[in-house]
This record gives sequence, structure tokens and C-alpha cells, in this order.
Amino acid sequence: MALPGDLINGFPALASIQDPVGLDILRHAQPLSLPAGQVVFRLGDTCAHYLLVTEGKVKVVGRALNGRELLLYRIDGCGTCVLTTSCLLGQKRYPAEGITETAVSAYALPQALFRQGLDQSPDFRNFVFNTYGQRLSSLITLVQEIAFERIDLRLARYLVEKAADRVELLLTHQDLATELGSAREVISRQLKEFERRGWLHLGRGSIQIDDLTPLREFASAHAF
Amino acid sequence: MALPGDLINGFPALASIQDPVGLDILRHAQPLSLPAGQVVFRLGDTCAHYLLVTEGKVKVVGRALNGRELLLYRIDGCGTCVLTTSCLLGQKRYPAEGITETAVSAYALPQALFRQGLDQSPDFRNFVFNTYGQRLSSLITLVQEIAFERIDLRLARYLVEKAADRVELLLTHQDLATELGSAREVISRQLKEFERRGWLHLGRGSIQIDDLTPLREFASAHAF
DNA sequence: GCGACTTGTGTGACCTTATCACTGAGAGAT
DNA sequence: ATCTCTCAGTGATAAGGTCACACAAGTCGC
Repeated sequence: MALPGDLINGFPALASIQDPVGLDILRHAQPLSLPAGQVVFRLGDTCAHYLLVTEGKVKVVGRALNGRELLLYRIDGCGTCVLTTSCLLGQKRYPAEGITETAVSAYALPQALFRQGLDQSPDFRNFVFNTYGQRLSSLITLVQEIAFERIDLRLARYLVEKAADRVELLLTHQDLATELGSAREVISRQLKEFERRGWLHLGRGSIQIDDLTPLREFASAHAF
Repeated sequence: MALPGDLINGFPALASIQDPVGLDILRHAQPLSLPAGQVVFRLGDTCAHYLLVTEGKVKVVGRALNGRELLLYRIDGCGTCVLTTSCLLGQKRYPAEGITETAVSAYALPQALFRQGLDQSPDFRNFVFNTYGQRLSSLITLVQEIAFERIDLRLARYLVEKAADRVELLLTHQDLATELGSAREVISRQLKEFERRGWLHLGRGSIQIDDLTPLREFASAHAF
């Protein structure tokens, strides 16, 4: 039995899995289709499955008791969920929550099979670890931005980055607050200030960038 | 040629490396001895070596432009430096700095050999990734503590944890600030408040815990 | 159309935390 | 003793987060 085509397309490295145990395990990966806005896992959940996303966006956010949110990272297109991997390896509960942002196609591998694969299939093990690396250093950068950087700089930088191609951003203030780990009111006030300076215009659910240049200058002052 | 004894003692998993490429690579690991307080790597440095610590403590801290510090994690005893691993995998520069806290014994493996090992030695690859896991979810918890939690709760919790066995903690306020990613003055004021409540007594470079109970209660209120 | 709801935004008051610019108290060296 | 560190205390000010609202713009049912 061959592996599903979208799994191979998304993860070329899977094609290199040759040993029978690894192949058998992958055949048991269950295809999932999730609508946008679906909660994939919650804070405190145990990890029951290894997740391979083949299409769509999933955001992983932290949430405070009072509802404040903070985007930790995002899976966009093909990728495995590193947090899931980390929790499975360390037998920990999820310290954050995962939410689909678009419709998502994914494959789920039950924990028992995941463990069996790690133990018995060298090819599978290599696959898991090779897709696992690298996120750590970007998280460390995030920690420092949150701990040390001014919110106006972070906001300006985010806007510059997002507006690089388009002029109008369809985002609510709450979206921005979540993205930057701040509070909605704070973002509103900063945007208002940017508008007062003539850098952009605010509408309901939209931000019209009028002049990227001063925004870019502001953002790169005291760059990290 | 056998591998050095302390390397095997520290990392039993290394003994399972059998293939000739892996063995050859490990034989080229260079032993290092570093004194306490030595900078191992700086923000922006390129990663030149894979690091295996066999003895001592290394702290990895972020640093703001104004000098404020934040402890990201610590290697205590035997361990590999996950940040180094992440940077090597992603070809990134160090986003933080590493400093020895005690005298440290370690082995360094040049980047070229590290890559060769990953490519050509399945046993070495497994070793690297097995020691890599798990730190991600603790980092995510850290991000959220910094973003969402009050400094007085975090301080109380830290003190309770550290004071579990001893009654007197030999720490400066600056040490605590670094550990928690706050400012020295803030910690001083909070400690003063705790002292006012009769929970502890402050001395120069020391904190004498008088009564753990109310401190513990305070810490667990609104626990994360 | 009209009203009920929901969602997004604006605002003032207040609190916590960070920053800055100091002061002064140990503690060791000469 | 005096100098020089390091460590701690303090007041003023600013940034950012929290709370409690008001209000405007859509959406839905009718």
C-alpha cells in the first residue's frame, strides 16, 4: 500500500522511509480536515497524536487567565507541530493552545505509534528530528522582544513587515494585540498616535498605510 | 582509540554510537576547561562548535541594550547546549549569550564535523536529537510567565522553590532580577514589601526566609 | 424599514512595572 | 583612614496593562 500523495508531496523526506516498521506506522496516520477557527489543542491537554500539517495555517497562542493572548508561532503550509513533538518527547501537557486560522488538512499519528516509530524505525526517527529543529532560536528571540522592547517599535516593525506588498491591512486591533502579546487598548492608542502623525489611516477592521517610509524609519530606530 | 571516560560517563547514549563515521567524529571532540564567569558565546556570534558539557553550570541569558538581563535557561551538569544545536541546524547566529557560572568541563565539536555526523552517522544523529528535545515547551512557559504574570508572584514562587531546603539564600537583588527578567529596583521594592510583611529578612547579598508558609500561599495564589 | 445583538474601537482612571538619577551603606585593599 | 567596589534604597517619571465604560458599524430577524 502506498502512502497518500499529499503526505509525500508535503514531506518529501517521508519518501526516504524504507523500513517496514516505519512504513507500517505511516500507513496508520489518520487524515484530518479541520475548518478555520477550530481549536486543535488547549492549554493543559495531553498530547495524543503526532501532527503533520499538509495544508493551511495553524497558530499556537498562549493565553492568560484574563483572556490576553500571545502568538507563539505559526505553522503555515506543510510542517509538523514542534510543540506537539516536544510534548510527546517530554511527556508533558500542552503549555499553550493551537487554533486553525484557515481550513487545514493534516495527518495524525496516535502517540503509541509515534513512540513505536521512534523506538523501532530509524528512518522515522530521522524524519521526526529533522523537521523538529530550529524553532528554538526564534522563540528565544521572541522572549527577548517581549521582555525588552517597546511596544511602539514592535508594532511599527510588524506593520512594515506586513505592509511590504499591500497598502491596506485587514486586521483588527485585537489581532495585532494577540500577534504582539499586548493589550487591545494599548495597540489602539499606538495606532491612533501613528494616524496623528499621518503615517496611516484607521478604519473598522482595516489599516491603510499612507507612508511606509517614516514608519520604516521609526521601526528601525533602536532595532534589535 | 577509545572515547574519553568523562564523555561516556556524562552521555551514556554516546556509547551506543557504533558506526565508524560517528566514532571518528567523536574522537575529534576537543576537551575544554573554562573558569567560572567566562563568556562562552555572545549575542550575534556564529556557532562554530557543537557543545557537550560534562561538568559545571552554564547560563544562557538574553541582554537588552540598556544592560537588563534575562535568564533563558541553564545547563547544569551533563548536557548539550540546545541553543547551539538549534543555531547549527538553522545556520543562525546566537540570539543570546552563554556564560559559565562555575568551572566547566566540556567538549567542542567543530561545525564541519557536526554536519558530517548528521549527514553520515545515523547513530550520531540520534544522539543529537535525543538530547535536543523538551526544552521547547519550558521556553514557551517562560514566554508566558514574562508576558502575563505579575512580578511579585514570580518572585515569591522563585523564592519558595529555591528556599525549599535552605533558609538563607545567598543572592543579590541583581541576581534575582536577571533570573526573572526584571529590573533590580523592582526586585528590591518587592523584597522590601515581603520583609515588611515579616516573611523574610534582607541582608547584604543574602535573604533570610523567616516563614515559608505565607510566601508559599502568596505564590500559589493565581498560580499559572 | 426597526430593533436586538455582536463586533470593533475610543477613552479616562488607575495600577504595575521599568527607567533614571541619585544616595548611601558594607567590605576589602592600600 | 581613605579609596574603591559592589550592593541596596528611593523618589520622580514614563510606559504599558487593566478595568469599566461609551458608542459606532455591521448583521440578523422581522
